[in-house]
Amino acid sequence: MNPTIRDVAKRANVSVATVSRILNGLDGYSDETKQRVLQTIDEIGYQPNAIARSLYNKRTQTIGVLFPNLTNDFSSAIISGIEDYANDHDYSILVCNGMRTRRYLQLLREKQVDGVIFCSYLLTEEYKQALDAMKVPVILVASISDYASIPYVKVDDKRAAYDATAYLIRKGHREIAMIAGNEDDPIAGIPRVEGYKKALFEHGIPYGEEKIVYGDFSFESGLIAMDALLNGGASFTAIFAASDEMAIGALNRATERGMRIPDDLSIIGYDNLRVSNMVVPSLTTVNQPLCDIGITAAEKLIHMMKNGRLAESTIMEHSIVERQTVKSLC
Amino acid sequence: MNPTIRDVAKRANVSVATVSRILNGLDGYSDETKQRVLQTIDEIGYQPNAIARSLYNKRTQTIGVLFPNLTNDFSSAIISGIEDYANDHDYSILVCNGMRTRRYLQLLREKQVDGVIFCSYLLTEEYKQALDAMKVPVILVASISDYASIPYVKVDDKRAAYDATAYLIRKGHREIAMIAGNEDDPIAGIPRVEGYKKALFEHGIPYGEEKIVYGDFSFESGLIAMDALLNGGASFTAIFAASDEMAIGALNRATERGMRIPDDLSIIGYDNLRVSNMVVPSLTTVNQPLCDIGITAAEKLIHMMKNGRLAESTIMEHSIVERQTVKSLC
DNA sequence: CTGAAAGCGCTTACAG
DNA sequence: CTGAAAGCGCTTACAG
Repeated sequence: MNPTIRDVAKRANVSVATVSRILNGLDGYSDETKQRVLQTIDEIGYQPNAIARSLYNKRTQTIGVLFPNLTNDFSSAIISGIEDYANDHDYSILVCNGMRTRRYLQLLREKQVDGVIFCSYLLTEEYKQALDAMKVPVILVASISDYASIPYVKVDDKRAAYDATAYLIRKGHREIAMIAGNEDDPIAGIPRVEGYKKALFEHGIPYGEEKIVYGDFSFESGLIAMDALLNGGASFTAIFAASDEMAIGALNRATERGMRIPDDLSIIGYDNLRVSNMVVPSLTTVNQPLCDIGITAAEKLIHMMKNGRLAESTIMEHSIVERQTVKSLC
Repeated sequence: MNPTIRDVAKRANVSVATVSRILNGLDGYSDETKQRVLQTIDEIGYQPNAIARSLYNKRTQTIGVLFPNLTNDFSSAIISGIEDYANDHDYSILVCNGMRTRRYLQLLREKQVDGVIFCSYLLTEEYKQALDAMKVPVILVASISDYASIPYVKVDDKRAAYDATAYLIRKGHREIAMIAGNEDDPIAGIPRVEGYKKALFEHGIPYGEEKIVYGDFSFESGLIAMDALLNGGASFTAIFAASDEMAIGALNRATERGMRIPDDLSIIGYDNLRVSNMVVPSLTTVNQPLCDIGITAAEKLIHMMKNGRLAESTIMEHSIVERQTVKSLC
């Protein structure tokens, strides 16, 4: 058995209350007692049991973090930001990966996490209720909700898409296709299409339905989307893809089909994943500050846990990262 | 306050012992009592408190997982394998990311995790002692140790490097350079160099020191290594890189310097990260079954936690994934 | 079939 | 400055 606070108390000839006070930096003991207790702790290698402490305190210093999919740069950059900030502030993170959301929510409740970060999920009514029942603060990352009680941290998708499209226009392109995400995705699907359309409109460029193709953000869907675009007969000199993975899929397929990037076709992506800098030619894209998004989410959550007050949502700054896949036509 | 087992007991007119028995599927109650209790639980929305349970049981159903760096495909594929298996077997994972190892180990001990998975770390004497003090099973992933008490799950690095080099030889290459990992890394550095040398030796190809350059497994170091190789004046028709990231770095720099891959130079990588399939041309590489490695590690650990017996180490199968960066000279 | 009680390892009023 | 005691929310012998 690992030694407990009682073992320390006995050996040092004090009460457990005194040991506890010393451990927690409260006062109520002589310096001599303190020294003796500290030495005893060292001698028997005592470590406090956080489970027992949590039971009394009703705080576990643990944050539950949910991702639909961890195996991509996007998620891992965010999670590493969260973990970093949390750890610096004495919280650990319980990671949940995958679509067993209902089950996870119950698990997090049973394990008494102090707060929850929900990443890239659409918050359904059911989840909202489960979260309410837990009575702990929640933050949404890369997602939004209609509930005022749940702040979010994300980039302005519509504006970022607008800026990406406007960037292509500024480079002299007027025939611009788009590889969009899921058509019904209210977070990263629809708003990016809206931003694209708005940029075209404001620059007096007619929008053509044949210039837009939908994927699911994945590399594979970028491959397929590129084929669809090329076979569809639309004419375009540039593509805005709603994710780097799709942009790189498009890059691959276009290259396979004999096109030269950016000479024959310009491509701009979205996310600025590490891989966007590893492909040849390196991908021009929209940067999302993923690590910062994670940090900000953790910061907000911890703030809410500490004062019990609601935090504000935050829109993080995006930016265009110019690399080699966009050719200037001017 | 969330309702407790006492609230259920009172409302259902039974003792907490009975509620507990029903909750845990033990026997000792009439069917009628059971129905009444279950209904009460439902009515007041009772959820058991896992912290209280853990305090008594001395089991938290939690596994600590440590990574030096989470923000890469390698780590995230492994962690997702671990999480998947663990969750299926009623364990959650507490994720630690970064080099604050000592601090993490103490944290995991205080939080009473039931087991630890240590990924891509060299197990120092200090960590070993901390782990011993925790008295819980430990598994090493993508690493080894001299301690019989700590089983590992990994690929045979030397053999995999041998096979990669032999593959190039089989394709007719005789002048083969290597971009190695850290020169002093006993896990992924030295053994891969040994495998490379062994393959050359067994095929009667003289080894030349000028043909080997050391990086640190990162993309950036691959860039630099390629320059070093090209400027060093060694002659070679193929490169074996000890990581996909370095291979892709080499691919980038070679392309920048006007070489055509694989026509002017063949490259084989190591890891089979998702990105290896996204670059153009797609990278021929050594596959490590990362997700399976994670699953196997979790399986072994849970097994050890359940029976208290030591598990055996496992060498996972690697394989060569043929894509487009190696040209046959035969 | 059921309950009272002790105990898991802490923390915090309360009393002295 | 210090300790005895109650309590956090469970589980499990033990007794009936």
